[in-house]
Amino acid sequence: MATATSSPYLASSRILSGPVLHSERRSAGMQPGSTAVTTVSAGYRGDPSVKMVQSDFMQGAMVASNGGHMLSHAHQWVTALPHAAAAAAAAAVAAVEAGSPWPPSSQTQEVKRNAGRDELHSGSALHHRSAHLGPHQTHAGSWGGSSAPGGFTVNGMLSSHAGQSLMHPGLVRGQSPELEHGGQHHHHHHHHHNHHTHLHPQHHSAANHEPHSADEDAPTSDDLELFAKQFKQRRIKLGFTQADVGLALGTLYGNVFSQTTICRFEALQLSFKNMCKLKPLLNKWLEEADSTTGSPTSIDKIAAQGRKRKKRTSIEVSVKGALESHFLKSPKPSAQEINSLADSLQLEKEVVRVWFCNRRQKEKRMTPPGLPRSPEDAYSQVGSMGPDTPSPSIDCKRMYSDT
DNA sequence: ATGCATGAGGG
DNA sequence: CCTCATGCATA
Repeated sequence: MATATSSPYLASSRILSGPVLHSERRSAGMQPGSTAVTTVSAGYRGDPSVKMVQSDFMQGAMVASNGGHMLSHAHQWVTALPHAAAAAAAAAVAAVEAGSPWPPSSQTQEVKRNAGRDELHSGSALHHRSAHLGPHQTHAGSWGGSSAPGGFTVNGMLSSHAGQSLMHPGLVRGQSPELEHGGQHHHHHHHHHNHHTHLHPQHHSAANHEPHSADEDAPTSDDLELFAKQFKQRRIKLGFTQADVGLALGTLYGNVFSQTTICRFEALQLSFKNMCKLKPLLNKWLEEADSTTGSPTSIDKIAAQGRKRKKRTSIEVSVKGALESHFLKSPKPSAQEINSLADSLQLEKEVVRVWFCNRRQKEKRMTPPGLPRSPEDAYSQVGSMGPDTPSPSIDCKRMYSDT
């Protein structure tokens, strides 16, 4: 819809009856059976008042708007039912963005990589970016920074038995939480680097600048890769799903994460910087997780309330191909370029723009998609490792609780 | 596991 | 408008 292309999605409360019948000309929108299909669904977006609390819920819970499919008609912005939103929101009065008890040391660090093989992108023919992550936004805004006074940061969870209830890493899954503490490393060439799930709660770290293991200060890509791998393994062995972890993180600190993020972390599909940010949190969860082996608790999930969200437009493969090739030519097309492209592809300009944004982001991830992982590194690393030589544990169990 | 989307934050 | 961190909705 040309009209809506640039206009903010009208905050039309209910559009169920579809009284909004603007002349829906212009192909921009969607033409029945055209390039982009629009899947109907109900969406939700954080409440404007409470930005921090994004409760996530399990996948599989979706609402079918109305019985029929309104494929050919216009509205793609589904408005969720505004009801009972208060509860969750109220609880989490968003203590601003605070709530990050990580080592306050140099978390604001610049994202510099060490030499060596910092960038681990495959030598794919198409990739050739240099290892660097510009000194982008030094944004201290996000959610880091403030101190998190222990025990008060929680955003609306754990309301029930909050008395003395210790924090629990997650839900108890119907599983036998076997504790295997065998080291699990099977990695390729590597130097020494001790990683560990060290358990010191607070640690000292202020102006301290010890070149110790890259753990809290400046993890190397290798560290991250290794950690992610181990993390996933333990998580699975403990019987937690990615969603569980994300949720648990919310109870442990004040940051809830979705399954998506955990998944991406494990797959190293986040930016280097982002990986660094998340690692401490996940690391802590791990500690909690296996220390609390058998914690009988369950966390409640907060219900999500909804606003409006544009429905996901699915782009045809052929169209994707076209976009892809344009991307190769010019990763950052100008507005004009986007316009014409959008026009020729019969897509909304916004969709095209976003596509490029996402495409660029993808390019910046740590691991290029398609990098062979799991099946390899089956060498017995000996000798080269020093004091902390991890034991070679070859475990390749294929037991997924979530996939 | 991923594709498309939203938003904050910085120009 | 872009980048970045994140996530709903999906395949």
